[in-house]
Amino acid sequence: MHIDINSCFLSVEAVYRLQHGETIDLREIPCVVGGNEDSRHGIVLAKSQLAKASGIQTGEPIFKAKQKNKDLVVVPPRYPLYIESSNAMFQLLQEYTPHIQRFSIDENFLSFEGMNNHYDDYIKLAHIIKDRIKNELGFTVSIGLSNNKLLAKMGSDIKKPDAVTTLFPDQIKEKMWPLPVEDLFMVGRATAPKLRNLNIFTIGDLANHDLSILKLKLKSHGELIYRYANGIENSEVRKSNYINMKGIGNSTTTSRDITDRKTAHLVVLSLVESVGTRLRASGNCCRLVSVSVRDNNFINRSRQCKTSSPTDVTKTIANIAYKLFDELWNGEPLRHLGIHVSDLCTNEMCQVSFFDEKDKEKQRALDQAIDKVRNKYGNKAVVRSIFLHSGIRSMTGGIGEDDYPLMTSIL
DNA sequence: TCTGGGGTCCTAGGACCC
DNA sequence: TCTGGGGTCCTAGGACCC
Repeated sequence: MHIDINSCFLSVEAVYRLQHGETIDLREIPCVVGGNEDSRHGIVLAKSQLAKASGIQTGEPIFKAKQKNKDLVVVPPRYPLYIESSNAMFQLLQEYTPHIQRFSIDENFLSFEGMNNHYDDYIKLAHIIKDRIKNELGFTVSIGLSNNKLLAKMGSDIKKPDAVTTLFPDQIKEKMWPLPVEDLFMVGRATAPKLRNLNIFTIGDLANHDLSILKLKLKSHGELIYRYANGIENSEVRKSNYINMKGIGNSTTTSRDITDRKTAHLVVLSLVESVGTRLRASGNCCRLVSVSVRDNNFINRSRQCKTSSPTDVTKTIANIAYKLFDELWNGEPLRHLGIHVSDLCTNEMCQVSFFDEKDKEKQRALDQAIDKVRNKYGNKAVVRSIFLHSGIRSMTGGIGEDDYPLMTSIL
């Protein structure tokens, strides 16, 4: 089963407001949840059906959405609230199977492999789950059923909102092949035009195309989407956890362009504080640090380097990040900065290098002590003095008090 | 008042090894 | 009348997902 909350942020926002005395249901007016335009975060994060009917799309700038519908209501996001709802749904789902993969804040895969003694009618079960979520949590979901994750996911997309849809292999031809090819998972805005050039317009066209031509034009991605179009996919429903996490990153669009090195370094440090804290919380060290920038012409550039030995020390990561930033920046005004650490390994045993800072263990102890205090009293309980009166937050990144539930973009 | 932030994976080119 | 062919590792950039 693939379970997807319909217009997650907007639905949760609507339910919360109704519960707190508001009389208007945001789901029944043209409405979007959108970021703050003054701080240059002004994009559509979720939309109501009536907003969708005006042609408004997720990810587009708020000002464009307003042009499409003069009566559009824009409400700001409250991420901690959406995470709470996501957790509440996850808790409910756990009553039905232990095999759940949280795929994103609003999507879950449920496996019932080996549980046929418990359930005899899975369509009935899907309806029970769907109705319980609606009654107990207040928002609607769409559920797709099949014998692999790809088909279940494609199935949940076919009918929305508040629906259960099966998409078994013998239903592919009738239910999936007529759909436009860009509806297929992993066919995005770069792949769709390439497929149109090959006269591929529907998922069925793709499924029946010559595989060797697809491989020639689209490399391994061509083979992947060919298999998906034919419903071939066999990945496991796997619990998300820190062990198979590949990297940790935080990035931010600043409310005004950055034009001086000092401010840039402060933002870098603020991002490293978040990344470092999350890295240590995950029980990992990293061996690769990368810095990315976006200039005011929206050109992205990045620079990365290996660390001399695995590290989870904020100060060490920050020093590497400063160096990378200085090599990367040629003085153009910047609107966006990002820090990413990867090539992770467990921090239980750390290979020591001759070239490590001699106070590495002291630094690690310091970080752990600060983490503990921040955990108990909040992130602002310990702040580097360099941030005081700087106008820059001491920790940047993340979307709320808690971490996002782990998610991934691959099946 | 123009354009977010969290991820994973793939590819191409170059350095370096024997 | 010029410079191979295996391999691995590193780096930068881009595709895709929600």
